[in-house]
Amino acid sequence: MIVMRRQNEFQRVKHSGKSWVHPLAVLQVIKNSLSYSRIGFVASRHVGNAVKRNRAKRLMREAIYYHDSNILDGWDLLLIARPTLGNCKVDDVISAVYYLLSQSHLLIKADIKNAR
RNA sequence: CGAGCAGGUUAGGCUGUCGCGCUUAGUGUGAGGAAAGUCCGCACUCCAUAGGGCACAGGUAGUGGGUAACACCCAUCCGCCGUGAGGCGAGGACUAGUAACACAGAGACUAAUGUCGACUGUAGGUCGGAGUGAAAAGAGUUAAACUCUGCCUGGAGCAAGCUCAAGCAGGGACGAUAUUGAGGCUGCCCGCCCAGUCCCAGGUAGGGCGCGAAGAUAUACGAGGCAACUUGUGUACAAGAUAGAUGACAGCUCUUGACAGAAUGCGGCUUAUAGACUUGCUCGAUAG
RNA sequence: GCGGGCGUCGCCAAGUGGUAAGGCAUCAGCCUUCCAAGCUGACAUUCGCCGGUUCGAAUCCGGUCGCCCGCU
Repeated sequence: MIVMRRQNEFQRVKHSGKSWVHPLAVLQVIKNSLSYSRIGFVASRHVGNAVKRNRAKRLMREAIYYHDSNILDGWDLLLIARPTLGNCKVDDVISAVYYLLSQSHLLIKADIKNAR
């Protein structure tokens, strides 16, 4: 899973991607023309100060790496933190990311029972 | 013992597994006292500038010292607050000029002659008081009012700046006796244009440098100084990312962990901050 | 990382040292059979917060909090 770095890649997903919502985070997705998927993490100032924003990004990165091998290729993902995410445990974030991925049908083999 | 004043220290630790940045590749190293706010002062870089002074504009303000510099620090005088230890203070000049002085008050700065008393002796003339008010005729009060005086200051900021450089467009040379282009104006020659070949600078996307081991560094001892600080000797000091690295889980332990995350680097100030530990001093009570 | 601006009633806002205008909204009354419109009245203990200067501060000065804009 490659991390997105360019401003225009973020703008593309943000502007024209489809989105799914969870109390802890928002997932936006759009198809790219590549043979692999890319991920970007966003933690705006609404999440909190710099410590909380860094922590939110770390937790989301941890959760995405946990599901890495189970995500379809050829998509650009944008994971946006919401203010409550800064106070959560990593297990909560993993299950939240799993819920979002299953809702957007990006999982190779879905297991709906574990969602939420 | 109680209440308080002024400081200082610490900022969880250890083990295992997984994971991340840098890397000299070794199982080396890897956020703070404020990394924050960006309020001051520098270094550094580019732009401007022959040199100097004045003016304008901005800053600053007891006095003396420290410092690379400062609005910071130290000492000290004065004023105010506190029983006190202590705390706070933009604290130069209204004998240069201008302006303002609400309400109250007779009168607020080219003043008025209202009131009480005294003197003079009939001019509201002189002196003193009461009352109003922050201030009452006095060289009035106010400069965190304009201003004056002394001192300081060119502007912008690492998104500074330097450098490499796709693509697109541009400039120069060649473009022939000739098949390489049987290109166009044009049927032929010249000329021009285009294609093509070679070269050129500027420079977008993007990359690299700037950017880190060592310097106005920290600390121990000696010397100088009331002190801030200076100086000599010894010792210590390896974050360097660029969607931006320090985390997750488990266990043990203590004092149960707050505020909070480096982004060119330093010196200050200000603000946020859990739980502790500790030094000096003051006031009160009690006991000797 | 850097530069600039703004906070006044529920909303829009005027006020640049001396009693905090005005409009919309709200409430009460009048008018009307009732509603709307109209008329009259009410509506700022703290001018984001803390401190300083001053006799006196929304206003001047310093600090702080929040919001907005600009520069890759």
